[in-house]
Amino acid sequence: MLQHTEVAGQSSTHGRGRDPHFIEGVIANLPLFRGVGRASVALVSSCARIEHHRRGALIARQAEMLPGVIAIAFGLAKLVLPRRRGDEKVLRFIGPNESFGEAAVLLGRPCPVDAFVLADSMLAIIPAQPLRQLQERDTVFGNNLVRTLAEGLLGLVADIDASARRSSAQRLAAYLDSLAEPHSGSADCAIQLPVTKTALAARFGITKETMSRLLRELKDQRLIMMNGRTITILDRARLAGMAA
Amino acid sequence: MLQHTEVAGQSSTHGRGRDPHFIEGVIANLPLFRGVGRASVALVSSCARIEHHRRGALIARQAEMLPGVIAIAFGLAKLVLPRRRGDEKVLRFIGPNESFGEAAVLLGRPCPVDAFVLADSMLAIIPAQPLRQLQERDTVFGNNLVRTLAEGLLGLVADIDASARRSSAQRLAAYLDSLAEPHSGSADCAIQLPVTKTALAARFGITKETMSRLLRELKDQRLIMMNGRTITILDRARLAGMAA
DNA sequence: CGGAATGTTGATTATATTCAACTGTTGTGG
DNA sequence: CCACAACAGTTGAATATAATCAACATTCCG
Repeated sequence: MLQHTEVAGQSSTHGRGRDPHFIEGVIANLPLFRGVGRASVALVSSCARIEHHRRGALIARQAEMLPGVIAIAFGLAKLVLPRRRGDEKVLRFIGPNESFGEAAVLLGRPCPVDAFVLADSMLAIIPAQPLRQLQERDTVFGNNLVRTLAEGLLGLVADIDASARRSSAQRLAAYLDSLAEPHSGSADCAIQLPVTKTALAARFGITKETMSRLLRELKDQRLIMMNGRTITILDRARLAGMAA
Repeated sequence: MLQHTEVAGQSSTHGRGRDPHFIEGVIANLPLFRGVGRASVALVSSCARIEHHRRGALIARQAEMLPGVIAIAFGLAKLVLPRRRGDEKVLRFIGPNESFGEAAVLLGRPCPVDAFVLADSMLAIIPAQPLRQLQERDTVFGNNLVRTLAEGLLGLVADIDASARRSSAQRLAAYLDSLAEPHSGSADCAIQLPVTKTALAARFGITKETMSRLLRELKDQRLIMMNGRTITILDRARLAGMAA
């Protein structure tokens, strides 16, 4: 992991950080605000702020209060739970136009996870108060909020289901197959892992050593080829088959 | 496990099953409807129905559509995820005045879990349509819905955190300590497990054999005494200590 | 280039599952 | 009320799975 122990202060709000139009654009793009009127978006945006963070920065700490819902304009973040020893379990990766913290912020509860930025990123911080207002006044936003929370819940259950039902080898095979999804053909295809193998391992709830061994297993069986973060799927049918 | 493979049909709606006042009473007691006006409760209740189920009955099946949000008037149910082999992981127990299925019902998604009744129970089935209506028209209900979903989400994260952070022995110790919570004194106290040890094991994500061994360990260390489902805590401080 | 971060590999160990046999408990129908 | 069957719990031995420890190789950036 990258070296950080303190929550990073917001770096200088350079560029268009204070441009209200810019913040509105970021916020209007969030699924939470899909279909929400410009006036509502403007109201929320006027309370929000932009932060830039360097790769590795800690942007939220478990058990501390969040300053608001955090949305990613660009970059990449991970939500992690600390484990015994020094390592961690990744709950979710958060990419552009995604957000997190809705549940904790709306309930006024402390953040249940640590959040790190995996690449230089721009975030929008949306405080609780205008969100609570909108929730009551704007039906569309209320719907979006319910949908976001419900999807989060079903997503977590699906995760738990996957790890209860399938071995880590099977989950890895299923994941690689899902990355190949866009390539509709059954021909060999090269895919790029979106994050480091170590981070992926943490996402599957295993160690980087175990992940390394599982990948080697697939390589030895001629199911994949590996070159750094690029993986070539050689036998997609058999890979999907072992995901069972 | 009890022997059932089909979703149980509703048993005869005997007693006060069709009494509208009765259904309203059940529904008004749910956290989801706390503070919601009588008119709204009556509207939803008029679409709801009551079902009685015998111990062991399957009341919802994974991947099938739910007929609505399911609330327990009395009795006890468990939400489970099937695992490899025949056994299962318990996500949650649902007691009187609790409900489940909000996320799947509101999103129109299939039920993510199997649900069984652990004791003879009375359920209320609340279909999606009036819930969606209320969500948009009734601010209090909307708030309750958001709160319920958000709490469910944080609860799941807390669960995942617990199993990532602590060994099953530690979780068990913490759980026993939490059952003793009401008895404020540090004196020995006898507590009753709310469900079978097998079901508790599944709740902790371990097998009944492992649970049995963990409890024996605690017994051998003179931390507890055991008599069926009654457990006497002999050294609460040390028990809490090992929960770390 | 140099140093941090990332990834690999082998040996060992921890933790819990699986399998199997057995005992105890409970609820039900005869 | 008893006998029986289904369920619940216990225990031991063998096994599976992945974590941990330690050392090293590789890649990525500044």
